[in-house]
Amino acid sequence: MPRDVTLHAVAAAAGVSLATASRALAGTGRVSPATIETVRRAAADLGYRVDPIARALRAGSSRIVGMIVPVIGNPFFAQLVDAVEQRLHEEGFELLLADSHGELAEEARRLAVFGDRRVDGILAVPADRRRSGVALAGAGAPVVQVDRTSEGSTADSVGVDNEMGMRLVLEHLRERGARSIAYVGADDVTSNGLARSTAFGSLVEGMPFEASAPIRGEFSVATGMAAADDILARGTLPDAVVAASDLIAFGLVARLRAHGVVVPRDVLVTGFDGIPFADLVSPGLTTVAQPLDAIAADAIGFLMARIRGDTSAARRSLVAPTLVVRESTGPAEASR
Amino acid sequence: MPRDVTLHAVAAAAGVSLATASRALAGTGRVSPATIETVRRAAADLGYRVDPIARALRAGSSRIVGMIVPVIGNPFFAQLVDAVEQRLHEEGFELLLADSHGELAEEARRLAVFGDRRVDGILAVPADRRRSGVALAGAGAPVVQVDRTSEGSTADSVGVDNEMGMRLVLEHLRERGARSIAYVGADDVTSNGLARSTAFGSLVEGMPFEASAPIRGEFSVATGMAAADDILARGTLPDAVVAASDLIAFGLVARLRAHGVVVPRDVLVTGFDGIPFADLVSPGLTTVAQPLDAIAADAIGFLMARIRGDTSAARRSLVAPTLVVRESTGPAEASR
DNA sequence: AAATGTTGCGTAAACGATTGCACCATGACC
DNA sequence: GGTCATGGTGCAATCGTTTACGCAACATTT
Repeated sequence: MPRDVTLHAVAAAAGVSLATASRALAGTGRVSPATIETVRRAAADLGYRVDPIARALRAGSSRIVGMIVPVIGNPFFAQLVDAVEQRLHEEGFELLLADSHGELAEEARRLAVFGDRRVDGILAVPADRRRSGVALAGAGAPVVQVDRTSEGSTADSVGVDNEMGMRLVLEHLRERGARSIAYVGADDVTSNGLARSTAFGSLVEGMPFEASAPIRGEFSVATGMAAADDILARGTLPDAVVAASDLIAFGLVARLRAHGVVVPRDVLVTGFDGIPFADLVSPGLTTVAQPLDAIAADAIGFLMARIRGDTSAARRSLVAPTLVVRESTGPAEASR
Repeated sequence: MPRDVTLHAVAAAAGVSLATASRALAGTGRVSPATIETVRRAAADLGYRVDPIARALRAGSSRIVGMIVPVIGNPFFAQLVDAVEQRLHEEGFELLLADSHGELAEEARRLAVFGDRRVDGILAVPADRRRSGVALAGAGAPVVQVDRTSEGSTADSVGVDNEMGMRLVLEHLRERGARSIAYVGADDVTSNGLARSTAFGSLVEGMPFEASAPIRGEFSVATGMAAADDILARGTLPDAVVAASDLIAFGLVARLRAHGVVVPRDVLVTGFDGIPFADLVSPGLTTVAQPLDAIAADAIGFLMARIRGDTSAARRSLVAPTLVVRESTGPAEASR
């Protein structure tokens, strides 16, 4: 079905050539103000809308940004996509969304499609800390890594300051009087899994804590549940358990409760991410809140700069998180 | 930047014309098996990938499906998008995601862009029960309404059987011995807000319940909280509160707890939707679980049929939900 | 006053595919 | 043996833009 009102029609109505009409609307090249006005009016009268497909074919730019996340069903990524979509739309871009399900092959395939589709830019949450780089580079469009990074990649990246987050958590737990601490995190496949674990490990060194062997799994509820079983099997409970994500903490708390262990009375628990549910569960979860709006803003900012042709060295934005204190680390009111 | 390997290159390598190469790869028209094989091999050798943009411009089909949801940050829609994305990808389509933020104007604008982009189909969660229809029709591509419907629209639709869901809830509450019931739902702006309220209203008629005036707001945690205040202000608590969504129920339970009211000891609470967190909160939420995979499958099925040219009368799929019983309607183990 | 530069606009060639039409064989049929 | 359907292929138009290039008209310089 051919389009009804094309640039051709506008040009005819305005009494100018196709080229002039194009230039008038795009604001490129030399066109007299009077002509611009005439063309603009003709376009408005006819209800002309530029065909993004034809434009993309000719100009090589689609005004689409592709985003790939490990799993959109995870509320953290859903929130992230929400923040990104909004800003992207303000910039006049559409969002092509892909889900890698955490698999490298799928990730590579989806990124290749982004390339085929000539997306102008890509926002990627790399599935694998070490092996996502090649795929990222291969897509052709500028890439910004969000939330996680891939070591091989030279692309810009935006993420939370994991060490600062861990520091906030540990200082808070120290104030609350915790002595023995257990850590439940994710494996080293993702950059955040690694970074949070190492941050915990090195910070805890210089503090008056007694840390038991870390438990590692995935950023999931299931990992939290399994960790709870593990901790219960040890016989004695630690004073506090530090989880590397809110989902882990949820699983942890739920399973502990199922075994009669009450948080925070018997053990303190902290999360990481600050997803909206953290304040709905009981007890409310003390957690490191990520400023998703700031992360989205930085990511879009970086990407837009690259799209505009910026070829300077790779940038990295480490966004500062905040600690949100709730009941899971002590009585709601009683701040010591 | 011109593409490296085009159909032109493939044709040259295979020693055939552009037209034959196109037909051989697309499988359209008459091409000898031998030629097809030659072209296929040449394409594979060169690593040829069809340019979706050029194809879209010429053929009018983009192999993109647009989806518009009220807010992707809502975990219910995030789960829905997750299910849809997966199936869509299996069918060889990409997903263009838009967020209407529940606003009609935004919805219309985004749908218009879908039209411009020549998406092959649209999955829409209408923002407004009565006024989303026009925008839906205007986009040009076939539309399937998911989760909610718009009365004016003649498009296919897929959604949960709200009446059945309410029936499951009410029968369960009757078995649990509840006599007085309060309902907290959403306003009539969305089809689900209306349908669940009317289903509750008419079902409760024929059952031995004493229902107080329904409370109506949005499908949000905030509405649940406000409703809790409202109910508490009435002086006497009902035996049970039926919420029209899990988010409402979460807000309800959290606020009740803040005022010292314990669920289920003091009052039973049920939700609707079956989002993943319903079993993580304490008490676990008894809720009507929507089979999102089935909903996604039906929606994609309908849409693919339309894309293939099916022009039969509008279809409607009412998917049967299931009741998931948890602690919020009684002691975990003790089934009466 | 000739040479030069600037401004405003049109012509036409891309971008990379799909597809209607024409064409040439080949075999079947009367 | 001529006509005709049919299978296989190529030519060229087309989708709706953007943009390199050319050209006329006018302004500016020496």
